[in-house]
Amino acid sequence: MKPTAALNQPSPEGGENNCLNSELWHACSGPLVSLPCIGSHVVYFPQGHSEQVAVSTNQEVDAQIPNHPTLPPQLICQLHNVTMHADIETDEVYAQLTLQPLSPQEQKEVSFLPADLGCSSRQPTNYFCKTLTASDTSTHGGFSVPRRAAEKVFPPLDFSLQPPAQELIARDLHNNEWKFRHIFRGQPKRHLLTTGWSVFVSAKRLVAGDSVLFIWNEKNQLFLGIRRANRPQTVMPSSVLSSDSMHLGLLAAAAHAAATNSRFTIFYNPRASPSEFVIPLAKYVKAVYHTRVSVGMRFRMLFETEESSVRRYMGTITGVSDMDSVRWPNSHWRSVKVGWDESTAGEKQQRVSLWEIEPLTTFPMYPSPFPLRLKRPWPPPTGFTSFAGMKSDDMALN
Amino acid sequence: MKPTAALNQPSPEGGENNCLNSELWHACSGPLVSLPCIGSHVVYFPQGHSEQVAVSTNQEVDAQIPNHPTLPPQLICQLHNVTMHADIETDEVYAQLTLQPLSPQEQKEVSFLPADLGCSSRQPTNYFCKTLTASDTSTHGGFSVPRRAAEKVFPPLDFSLQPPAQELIARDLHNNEWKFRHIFRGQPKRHLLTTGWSVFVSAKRLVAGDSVLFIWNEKNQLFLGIRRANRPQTVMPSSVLSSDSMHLGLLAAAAHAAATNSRFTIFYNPRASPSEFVIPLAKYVKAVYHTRVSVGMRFRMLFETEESSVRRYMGTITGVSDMDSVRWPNSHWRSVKVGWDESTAGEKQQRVSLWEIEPLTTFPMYPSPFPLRLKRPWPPPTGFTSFAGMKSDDMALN
DNA sequence: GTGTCGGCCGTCTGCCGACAA
DNA sequence: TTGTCGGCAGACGGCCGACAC
Repeated sequence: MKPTAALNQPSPEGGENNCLNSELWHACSGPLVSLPCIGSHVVYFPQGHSEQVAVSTNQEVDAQIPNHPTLPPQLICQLHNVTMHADIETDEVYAQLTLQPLSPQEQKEVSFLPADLGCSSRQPTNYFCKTLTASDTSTHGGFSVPRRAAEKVFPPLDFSLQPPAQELIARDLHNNEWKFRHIFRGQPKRHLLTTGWSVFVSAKRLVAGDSVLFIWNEKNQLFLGIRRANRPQTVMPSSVLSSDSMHLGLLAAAAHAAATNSRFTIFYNPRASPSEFVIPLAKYVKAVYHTRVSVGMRFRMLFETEESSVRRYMGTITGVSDMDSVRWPNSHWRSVKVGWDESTAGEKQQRVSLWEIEPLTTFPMYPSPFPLRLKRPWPPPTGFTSFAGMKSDDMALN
Repeated sequence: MKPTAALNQPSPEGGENNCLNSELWHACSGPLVSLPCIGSHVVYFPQGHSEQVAVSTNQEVDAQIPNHPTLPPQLICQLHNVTMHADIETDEVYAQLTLQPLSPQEQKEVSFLPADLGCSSRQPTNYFCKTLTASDTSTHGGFSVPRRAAEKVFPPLDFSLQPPAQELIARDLHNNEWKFRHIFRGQPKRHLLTTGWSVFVSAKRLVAGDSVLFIWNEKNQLFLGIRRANRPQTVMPSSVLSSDSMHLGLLAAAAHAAATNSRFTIFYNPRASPSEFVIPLAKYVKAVYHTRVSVGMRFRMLFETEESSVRRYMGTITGVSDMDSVRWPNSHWRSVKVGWDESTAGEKQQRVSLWEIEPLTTFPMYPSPFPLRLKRPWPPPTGFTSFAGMKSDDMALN
């Protein structure tokens, strides 16, 4: 046990400072992922956190894990810090969030700024993302760059050269440099990355089906990132801590922080987590208190496509109920049971949360000069003390 | 989130059953590591478990982590199950232990069988372990087998062939087959592994300084394992759960199990953990209640050498006190402060536990027809309730 | 007894345009 | 427009004994 091997929590990458390229991080995490603003109010769901841990450890959540007696199904927190990171081994993007549960007094004084709905998570404009072919990853050749992509994001070639060629230098999430020979040749002419490409492929252990993306930012810097295909989870079950202990640990950390109004730290893995479990408070309030849903109602929901773009799937609400009425009664986490229109959507969640869906209503919910004050979608049973006793009638948008 | 990706806790390796080769596991874990017997009584130390988690996550234990109010510094448990495993990625050996804390009533009825001191952890006899040289791991050539090692553990060559050669098939901890061409050639003659060796080196990502070991068992089967050098921890800080949550989780799991007398699961990584934190009850009782230690006393302690053998280091006891008097008062974990004779021992622990050392006394402690009934090494303060209120005078060896 | 090297051959890497989808 | 292939040249992998420590 060498003392020098110890690292401090805030910077798991060690040598890397916190200036990790935000544009690149968001490009890698995908078009649907946004991070709440530092300083804003958010809602944290232990259930959702538990789901992420379950996926990451390849373990189902053991139904025998007791819930922490004092931990409500959601905590309203102030988001003190957000840092973006990438796994050293896999380049998987993740974020570290520092949360501080609000005291009951603070919850009453909370203000809902419209800006809290999310911020600064725009996808970069000058970028492209290509799914690698067998030829791209083979040792036999280089990388075939789609023509429009090359013209949009790579520096222009000097076509007086024969053949036109240049050296590209791109930096990844760890700020490592990668050099490629970019050449325009062949019959018909095409853009290719040759020398340097295979080193990159083997270093990142890319296989056909994985995606690579390039970004050309305003400062004329080139960045590149990777997005691995959803191949069957190779994430090993951790040999550090039992799955049960991990689930207990996240509950204990949140409960302790809530009891003492102190800060706690969580990791959010956008590519692995089934759903966001830290969402802006305003988004939660809008969805839970200002949206009327009922069985049979139609809705749509956004999903990411293979090509890193967005498409809507349609469905029908088939029920509204607790997902886990024993351990998490009165939780809004995945309280909506849904059916999907397309049969190919069979692998989609059968339960979603209110803030994930967009109900198709005949009357406009927003914008409205007066905040709508609707009842909770189903009647709260006695003893309902979540949301710190705040009743829906107390809620108002500033 | 595909349901098929879910695995059950007991077999993290998935396809691998629990018949993992015990001889090979122990050879890889080293000569000092022994696992308590299934069914026996053991003592579990949350502090030690926490140390292992700290090392595995490259994090110091945060002093602000609250201890669980009801969790004593050690739990007497029955060991219900032990399974040996190896990390899929790194081949690092680890064991999964299922523990059940004893009720106060059970603790009073506990019996101390001498056999509980440990069992069946003998090192294999027909084996060798070699630290890899630059030539061994270079792509330029094969593996040079020490002559005595080859003659002892490899099947004999047919020396009528010119040159004498054969194909060796060895299985690793995951039961994967590795084939090597074993040849006896050169001037002077030497044993070499050629074809197949470089595949193994690159697959296991071995570098110079790592060790490889071969075992020839009674059933004439050949096994091989690896032991990586203690290079600076490349174990990434987990992006799954914060270090704080992990420490809270292991405490919560143990506390919950103790409160309900139910089973809990822990992982023991012998190569990573600074010290064993699950030890046979008899070993604990002998060390804590039947050994007299005092400041100034000389002792010796076993350490593993680079060559996978054992050597003794000498030292002097410089103090006996709580390691963490705030969170873990009256714990025997690392209660002994020591100084080491050799200046090169500077990186050794400054604190050890009683059962790790062998005090040099002038009177024989064992064997003795009468159990010695000594006082605790330092007076227990008021409110000392660990070990379930069992006083030292209540202890006796059967 | 064994670690490293020069020599030598064979395989594979990797760049090229051809060709077709 | 771009995925895959055959052709080809050079780099590297990998087997050998020489030699030194």
